[in-house]
Amino acid sequence: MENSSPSVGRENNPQSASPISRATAVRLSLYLRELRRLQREAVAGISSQDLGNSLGVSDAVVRRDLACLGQLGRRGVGYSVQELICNICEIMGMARDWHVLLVGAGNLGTALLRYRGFGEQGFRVVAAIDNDPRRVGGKIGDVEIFHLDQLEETVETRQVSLGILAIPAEDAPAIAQRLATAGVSGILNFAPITLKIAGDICVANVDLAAELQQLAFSVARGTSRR
Amino acid sequence: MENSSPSVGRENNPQSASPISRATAVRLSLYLRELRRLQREAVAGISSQDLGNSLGVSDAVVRRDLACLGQLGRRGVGYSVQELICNICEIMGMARDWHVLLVGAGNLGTALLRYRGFGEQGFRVVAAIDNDPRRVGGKIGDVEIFHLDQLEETVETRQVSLGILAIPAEDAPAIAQRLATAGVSGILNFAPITLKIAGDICVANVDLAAELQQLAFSVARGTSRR
DNA sequence: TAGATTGTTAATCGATTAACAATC
DNA sequence: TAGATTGTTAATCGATTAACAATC
Repeated sequence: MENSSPSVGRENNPQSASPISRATAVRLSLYLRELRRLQREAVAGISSQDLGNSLGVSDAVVRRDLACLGQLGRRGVGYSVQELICNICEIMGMARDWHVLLVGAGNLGTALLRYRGFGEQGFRVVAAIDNDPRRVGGKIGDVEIFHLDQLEETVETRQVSLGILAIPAEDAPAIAQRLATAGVSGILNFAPITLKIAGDICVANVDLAAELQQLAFSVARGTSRR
Repeated sequence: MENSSPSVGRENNPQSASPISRATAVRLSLYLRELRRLQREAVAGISSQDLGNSLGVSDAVVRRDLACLGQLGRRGVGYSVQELICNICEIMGMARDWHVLLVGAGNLGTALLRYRGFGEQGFRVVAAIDNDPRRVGGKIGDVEIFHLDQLEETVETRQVSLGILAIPAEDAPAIAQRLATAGVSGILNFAPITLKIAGDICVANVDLAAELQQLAFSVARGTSRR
């Protein structure tokens, strides 16, 4: 997949100036969240300083990050909220329609299925998978639950490109591999284990216990905030 | 709180060599998770290379990180799993007893209450808070649910030092401030909003939609892994 | 001893900060 | 014009990598 298509039209897009670092990408999500809030409040424009202040980021960093999207700001004026939203969405791949499969409809999985945030960001959870016969065949919200045996089939028929893993750590490696083999290109992993998957696939990890541990460490050190 | 006690006995502890960066602290959580797994499998010792390999971290980084804890390794041999676990727990503040209050017993809150991981890391969820009268007075697992009005009282009587916020974004700022004022020293925030709290308090944010967005970005960019 | 592995250094890489000319 | 704010540079800071002497 790495260099499959000879030239993936970067040259058609003159405004994407510099490549986007991970640190910048993380902040772009933050900006987007705040910009949407501003839009709901009918705010039309904002300066790098104001945007930074509301998120605990310096104005210089905001400008640098936004410069990655092209020359969107107007000197002496600031940025258009609407225009920033469009451009961040575009660059973050939100223009695409992402079909998501949830694997594991236990406590956490159920909570994630009911979580509104994914849909608001444009992700569509198209199905869930579980191995408990009492859950299979049922629905949570309007998402159907299929049996683990139907994983590959579901990925295929529902054109799933992202998987969410909300299953025990011991089951995670095998299921992750099955998702990858079935053609899923990214996994959001809630199982507390480092996945090693053969093939070309992205993994993002969310370890809830580790997050709480980091918080405790900050408190113990008296670091405050972060 | 910053410089309250004149000298907080760093000098009594000759082995803590260098200060611990955030990047290192995050990895220490990872090491701890893996080391506990090794311990369950009765593995007594491990080299920086093997530990790094299992987590996707280079051996040099592992050695550097572990050197922050003191001289724990033996040249030509490696590290003692048991000894590393003890030292990481100590430095991460896990020796302490952390009392945690969950605010918001909705979908996500309930899932977090039932999540085993926190307890396994030594955190004790001592109570939950909600404003829905149908939930108040009930229990989830063996954790009692109190009314929002009893927040301050609960923090006091149960000696809560960490709060978990699983409530809508619009309610989060006010509740976070109440937690801080009541004496909580850290907040794990699941609400998609940047908290600004008066007083000395640590905040760690987990934005589930943003995590999925980062994953989509990686996929869109063809970055693979991370 | 010979092989393995640590602890630590110097070199590299990347990200942030401060500053300011350009310009609305 | 004068005031505000961007886009971008150079300087600083911090983290990672590569290498290797020390030593088990």
